[in-house]
Amino acid sequence: MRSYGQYCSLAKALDVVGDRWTLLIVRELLLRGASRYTDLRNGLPGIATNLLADRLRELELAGIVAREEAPPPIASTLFRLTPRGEELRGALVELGRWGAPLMAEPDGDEEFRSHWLALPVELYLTDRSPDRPPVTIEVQTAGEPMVIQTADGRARARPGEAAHPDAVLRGAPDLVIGVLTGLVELAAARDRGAQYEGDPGILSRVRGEGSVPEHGTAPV
Amino acid sequence: MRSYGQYCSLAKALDVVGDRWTLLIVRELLLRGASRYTDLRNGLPGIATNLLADRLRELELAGIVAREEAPPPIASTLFRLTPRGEELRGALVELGRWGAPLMAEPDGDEEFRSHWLALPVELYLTDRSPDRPPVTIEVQTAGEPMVIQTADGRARARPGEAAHPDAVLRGAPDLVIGVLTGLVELAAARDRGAQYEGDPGILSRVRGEGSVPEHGTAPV
DNA sequence: CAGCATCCGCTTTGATACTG
DNA sequence: CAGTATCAAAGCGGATGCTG
Repeated sequence: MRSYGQYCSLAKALDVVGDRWTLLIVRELLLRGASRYTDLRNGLPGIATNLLADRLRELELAGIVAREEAPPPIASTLFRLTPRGEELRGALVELGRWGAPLMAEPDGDEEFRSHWLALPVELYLTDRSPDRPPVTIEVQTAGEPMVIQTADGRARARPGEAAHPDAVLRGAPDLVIGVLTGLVELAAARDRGAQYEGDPGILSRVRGEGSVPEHGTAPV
Repeated sequence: MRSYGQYCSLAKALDVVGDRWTLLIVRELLLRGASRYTDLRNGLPGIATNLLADRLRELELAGIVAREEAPPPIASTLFRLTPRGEELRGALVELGRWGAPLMAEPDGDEEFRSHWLALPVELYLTDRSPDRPPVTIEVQTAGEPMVIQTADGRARARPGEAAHPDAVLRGAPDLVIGVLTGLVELAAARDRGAQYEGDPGILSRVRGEGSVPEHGTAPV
């Protein structure tokens, strides 16, 4: 990217990560950890492959991404964030928080990847009963399943299945997110095709107090 | 901007404010308040005038900027942030914080505007003695002077001169910022042409505890 | 002068095809 | 799997001109 040529920390940050697709690549690496090129491409629907290669090179040069040749059993190149790259988490989360109200606008033909759930989970879920035994919710909404787990008073999401989940939530992405954040009532989500198995108390335990601010028409 | 087409709050935020120059326009409106077109152009050295017009229209459409016809005595169009636009402050500050270490790299031919000082002031200054009477520092570093003032335990910057400042700081932008954030010692800054008049205690009163993280070579 | 719109050359991006 | 190569389309930068 062409530099703005301004002696201002915001302008200088944008000189480095302000290019199209760049922050979304960082999102992938933040949410999924070290990833292969193909996994990145899969998590970034719409990106042109040459663009991804270009950006990874630039990010490497900027000290944000490190390339790592995995040992023989894996035999693949891995891309991971450097500590400096991890420091982008705050900025990324704040931008995601600002964008959250836009999620209410339903746009049929948008892509979704289930690991993106980790961002709303970080933003809006918590553990209201940190002293009781931890709970696990399995979420099935697109492609691979995700597991939401409480630990240290926080809720975390990771890809995978749970052996004995305390609850299982199935449905379209907007419904799943709506139910988790509390924007959509469980009954309303059920009416629209979502399924929930388990004690509803599990759900209210992880729903945070601050709800997503509204913007335009909320989904129910 | 072309949409990323992803059902993700970060992607949707970037759909709206991810274009080149857009966040810098928001910076101007956040730091200076309602501004005329010409003032915006002046605070955004390097922008093409048609781009500024385009962006302002897009931001207006997105509900981030409002256009306001000022009454007769001023006779000019004013652009200001809507409440939704103000909500970008958090994301902008976090990005600015991430970019702060990049300020250490001296690049001779960068533009600077003194009102940009308000960002590092917000990021790194505080009032360590909120119970004592407030203090005022006048800063002269480029174009118009700025005033840093303590209030409510915080330090704020605004354009203008102070009638009876408790201290006056003069010098090149990187020295002024370095001195304020504590990255550059006063004596070192003086050696490099900066001037400070007043009780050095004033300075240590507003310098925050958390200093700017280093990155590469710090200035002195 | 403030607030744009137009034109033009250059750079960046997107889509697709191809390769070690 | 991890990219390059190619080419068309869109976006950007800079200059200039227009209008109240």
